[in-house]
Amino acid sequence: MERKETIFHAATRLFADKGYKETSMSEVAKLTGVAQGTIFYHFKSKEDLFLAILEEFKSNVNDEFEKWVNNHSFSNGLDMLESALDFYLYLASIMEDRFMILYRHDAYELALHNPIFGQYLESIYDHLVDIFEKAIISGRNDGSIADVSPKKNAMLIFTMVDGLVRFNTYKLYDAGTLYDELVKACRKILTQT
Amino acid sequence: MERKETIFHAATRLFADKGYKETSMSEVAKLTGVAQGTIFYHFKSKEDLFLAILEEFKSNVNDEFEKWVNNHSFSNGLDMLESALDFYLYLASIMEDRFMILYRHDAYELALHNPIFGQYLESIYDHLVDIFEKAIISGRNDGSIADVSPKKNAMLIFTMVDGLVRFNTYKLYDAGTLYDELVKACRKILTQT
DNA sequence: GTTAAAACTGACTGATCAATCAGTCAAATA
DNA sequence: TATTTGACTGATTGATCAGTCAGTTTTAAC
Repeated sequence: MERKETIFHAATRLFADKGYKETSMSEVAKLTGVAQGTIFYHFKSKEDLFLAILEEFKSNVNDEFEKWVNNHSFSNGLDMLESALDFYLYLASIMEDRFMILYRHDAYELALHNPIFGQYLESIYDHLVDIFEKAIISGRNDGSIADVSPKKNAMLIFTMVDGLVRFNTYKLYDAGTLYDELVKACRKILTQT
Repeated sequence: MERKETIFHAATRLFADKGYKETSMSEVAKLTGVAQGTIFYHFKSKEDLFLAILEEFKSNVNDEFEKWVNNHSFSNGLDMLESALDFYLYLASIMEDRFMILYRHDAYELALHNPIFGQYLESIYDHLVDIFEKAIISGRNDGSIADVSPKKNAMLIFTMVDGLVRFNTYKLYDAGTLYDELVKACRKILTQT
């Protein structure tokens, strides 16, 4: 692995675990096994390093979403929605550190001064909510989902599955046992008018 | 207002707006209009000041919950749950700054070294989820709510209303129009088996 | 083998921070 | 009036931080 890549991963881990402000560049250097100066050779500033991490996250969410749509077929919209719930949990598990960064306020803070952070954040959230919205629209068309607002219900479902991921991340509750109840709840919400 | 109280409120505002780490004690002093040293006369450290804020928040949630239970009567459990949704949104609006502090990671970070932070956080969250659980149990007894798991569904409903508050706080979506859909969703979830 | 560019180093700088402390001051008490 | 006490001040301290830079090492091209 390239030095730059190693620095990138070490920083991702530390920003996720400790937060942006709480992580010093010397810690990143120490964890990577390089001198402090090396980091600034590859990334022009601490903020630049963070931006690179967020950009890669955005791209990964994009790519994974494409892969999911292309490699799955659904019998109907309701089926697609249940698959989307799985997909969300899968995403959150393979990108656990990036999701933790999303749950922290660091990126929002930086977005106030650097609008590119805002753009990336918006893009990530739009994609995540979109997954459910597309499934609901599809379900309304094929009749597997009742006449409900796609956008609003997508957001409600997003808040539930996202909350479940948070419970899991913060180890506040066994999210596994909550999952079945979540699926049931979604079915109830979407099959009644 | 006492000096100590003024410092307390200035710090609450700053910790909510900028975050704990990002707020310097000299900023708190400046906003309050006192010398830096005065803060350390009243609070032995920055952490101690934050702890005081979180403790007061915990007590306020406690008190407000008591007031709500004592001053309201409900025709049945489902009615109580809908009132609980209102109550949650009311709490989040009158304690907007404290909720923002809850959404930040600062307190969780400090909880790793100082378990009292953990205790306060747990107490706050327990109370917030409890509101919904109590309503569901009551509804199951009076028949207005179907045979569903009180704890799990309380947590799902908590994630939804909490997500709605977050949308509102971060101004990502007009939470007002989402509220009606949330109430409908809760009714669907709780009245079917 | 020579040369040039790219990668890397770590001591250093200036800024910022939480916390300290010797001392001021006004109000309360004797 | 004299003394004590509690509230307050702000210059200072030592630690930590992001970022710099002059110099070294490695790699690649010829």
